[in-house]
Amino acid sequence: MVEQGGGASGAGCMGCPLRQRGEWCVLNEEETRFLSRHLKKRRYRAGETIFSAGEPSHGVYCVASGTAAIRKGDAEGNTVLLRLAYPGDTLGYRGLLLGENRRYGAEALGPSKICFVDRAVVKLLLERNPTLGQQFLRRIASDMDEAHDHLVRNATLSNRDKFVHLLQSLMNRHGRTATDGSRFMELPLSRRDLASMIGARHETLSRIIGRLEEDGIARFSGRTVYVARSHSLFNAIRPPTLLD
Amino acid sequence: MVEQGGGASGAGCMGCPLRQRGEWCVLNEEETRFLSRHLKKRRYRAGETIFSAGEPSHGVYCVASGTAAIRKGDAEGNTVLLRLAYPGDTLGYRGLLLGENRRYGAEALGPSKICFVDRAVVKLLLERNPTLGQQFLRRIASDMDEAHDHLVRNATLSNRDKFVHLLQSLMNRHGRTATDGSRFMELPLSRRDLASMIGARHETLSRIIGRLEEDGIARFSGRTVYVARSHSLFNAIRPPTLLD
DNA sequence: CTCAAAATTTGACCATCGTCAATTGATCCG
DNA sequence: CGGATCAATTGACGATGGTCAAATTTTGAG
Repeated sequence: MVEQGGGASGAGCMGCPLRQRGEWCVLNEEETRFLSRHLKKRRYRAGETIFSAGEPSHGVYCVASGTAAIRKGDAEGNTVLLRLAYPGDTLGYRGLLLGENRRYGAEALGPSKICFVDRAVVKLLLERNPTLGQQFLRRIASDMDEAHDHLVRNATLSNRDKFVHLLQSLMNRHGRTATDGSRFMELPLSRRDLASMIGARHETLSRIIGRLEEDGIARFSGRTVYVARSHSLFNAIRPPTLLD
Repeated sequence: MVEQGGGASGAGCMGCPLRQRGEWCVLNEEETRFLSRHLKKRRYRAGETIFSAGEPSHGVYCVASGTAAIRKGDAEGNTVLLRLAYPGDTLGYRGLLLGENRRYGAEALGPSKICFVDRAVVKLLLERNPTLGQQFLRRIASDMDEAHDHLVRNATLSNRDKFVHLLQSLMNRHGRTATDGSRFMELPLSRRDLASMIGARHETLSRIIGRLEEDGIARFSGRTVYVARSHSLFNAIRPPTLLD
């Protein structure tokens, strides 16, 4: 199951999306080869756990293909889906930096390939190439921004508007354009998970979806979502008390 | 208004709380002197703005004394108080790292002394002492954890429980113990700001406060809060549907 | 393909929250 | 001191969201 470096493409990290998008893009050819030799690439099936909250952090994970979900729970056993990770994203750097156990879990949402980089390898590369550290800094800083935006949205928007916003960002990632110019996508998440992302119960989300269909904002069929025009999702954020 | 290094204590950064608590604690004596010479210390009055969203990031700010509030708004003009900063905390590193304009504003909540460190100075120190970079990494990672915990709480708790949690953390910072063992504190925030921290309207917060008083959880008088025992706040998180 | 388990939807009902509006209380200048 | 302004509280009411329960659909194992 575990491949050493090579990967299915046969070119190791050289052909990996991480090479372009992730923080590793600052590595030179030699360093990339080193990374290539020492990472462990592994296939995950849908729903498979990548790592779990509470366990020690031995390294970081990089999404090569597929989608991963970051889950975090509180003391009462409630669980929340914090965010999704896509190819090029690096997971689990926090535990590594702080030397703490993982505070959240990650799982593959669909068939995915994910690389594991041992902390020793990260450390070596960080020493050889200080730019890598800067990349990580930038990455975390940008994650912070995202988290803060998330906090503000959660504090100010209604569940409906939060869901519309979630649909927008999912559409950006997963959306395709049909021949008639309308947009559609295959949702990577169950309703329960969608609900947990906006901090609502799944029953509430069902009703929100119903209302969106009534209002002609979007059409839902299983995990497929259709939107008339991508704009209509934007407009949907302020639909009430506009026409009276 | 602006002092160079020396500061009121006359010992520069040597006697500054940042020396113990902040990320700057890894600097040696020479580096600290350098920092001391090149930072600008400034007094702020209650309510004064430290920096505002949208303006360019020229450096970082360090709280030497007092309390600062981090405010962030969304497109609709809603404003949220994200968190408070205390002596030893460093503000505004994100804009610096990403080279972006400030995404949030900071203001002094009471009379405060806050030091400004120009980006050039930070850069120099980072080059001289790589440990400083690691400190910043740890700091951001820890801020991320806090933000994620915040997100989970907001998604799972009721406004009442969020407020109780907020009171707990404020009590940890601002609380004093009376002779009879009870705890009390002077709230550093207006009701409006307290409400914005839990994502509720101030009218709702008024009613939550009323309920907490009815239930004997806490007593509010202006900005002073009394709690019977510090435990009772903890117990308050799950008060309903326990006795029936 | 079939059946059981899980996910989703729907209904009924109640608690909470937001909004509007009016009142009271506090603060700040002049 | 007085008046103006802002903060905080309270009431009324409608909208939203949570809970419990049942019905329906989808999914997955065999």
